[in-house]
Amino acid sequence: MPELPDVEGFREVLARCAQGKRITGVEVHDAGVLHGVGAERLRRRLEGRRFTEPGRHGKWLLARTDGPTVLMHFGMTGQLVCCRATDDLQAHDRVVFVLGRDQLRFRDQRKLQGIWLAEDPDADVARALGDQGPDALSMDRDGFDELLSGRRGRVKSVLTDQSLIAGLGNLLADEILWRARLHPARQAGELSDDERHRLHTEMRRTLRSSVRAGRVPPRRSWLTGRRDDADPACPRCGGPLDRRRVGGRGTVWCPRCQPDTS
DNA sequence: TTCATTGTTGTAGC
DNA sequence: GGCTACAACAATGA
Repeated sequence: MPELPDVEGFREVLARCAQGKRITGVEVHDAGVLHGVGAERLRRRLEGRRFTEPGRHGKWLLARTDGPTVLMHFGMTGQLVCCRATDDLQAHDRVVFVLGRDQLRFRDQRKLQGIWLAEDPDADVARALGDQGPDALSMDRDGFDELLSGRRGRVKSVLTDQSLIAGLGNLLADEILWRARLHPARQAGELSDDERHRLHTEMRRTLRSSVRAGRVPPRRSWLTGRRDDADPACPRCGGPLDRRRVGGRGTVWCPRCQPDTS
């Protein structure tokens, strides 16, 4: 499920596969992923353009061209893949950007999000991303303190609220809280200076490792590597992990390492 | 058939 | 109005 590290990986795929290349065709195999733009207009606006350096904000990918910018959000199951024109079309290849012999494919099983066209690469992008908080990778300690202080909501809800901080999803939030030894239902504003500092440090560490791996790595030494086990055990203390809904989301934590002090 | 999955959106309530 | 919590929705598989 694409979170910041996955989308950063897709950005690299685009940079490697498509940057500098001319768009010779746009094949829309399922217009259901298009938002606010039809297949015909998407094609007309993009054909003949070249992809330039791609950007990312939170979970959004900015596929820039020397004309409009294509905004992509991958929902739960989306991905961006680099193919040869001769590669078989997959069942869930919804939109194909043809670049001569190469192709950039927006592949998505469940069409929960999709593709937007920002005709004006400044104003339209700013409008589309206007409700997004700062990118999680750019959040420094002061900004993080400000984010959490005075908030009554649960710390997990704050971490996954894209309008407050952009890029963290369910898996990352659980992983970061586990590493920082903080219970996900703690009130954000009641964390001590030390706890906030730990959370910020672990957020950066977890993000860095995950970006390197292209995803939140499901290693056995990470919480993520255990959460699908039948009787998951904490990689750190070996105790049984707890699993319950927090803020409406499936949440996994270690009751021993992450005591609920609220 | 129902539930669970995730991120987003709309809304109710404080 | 700002903030918080929660239900609903998208599509699909178990």
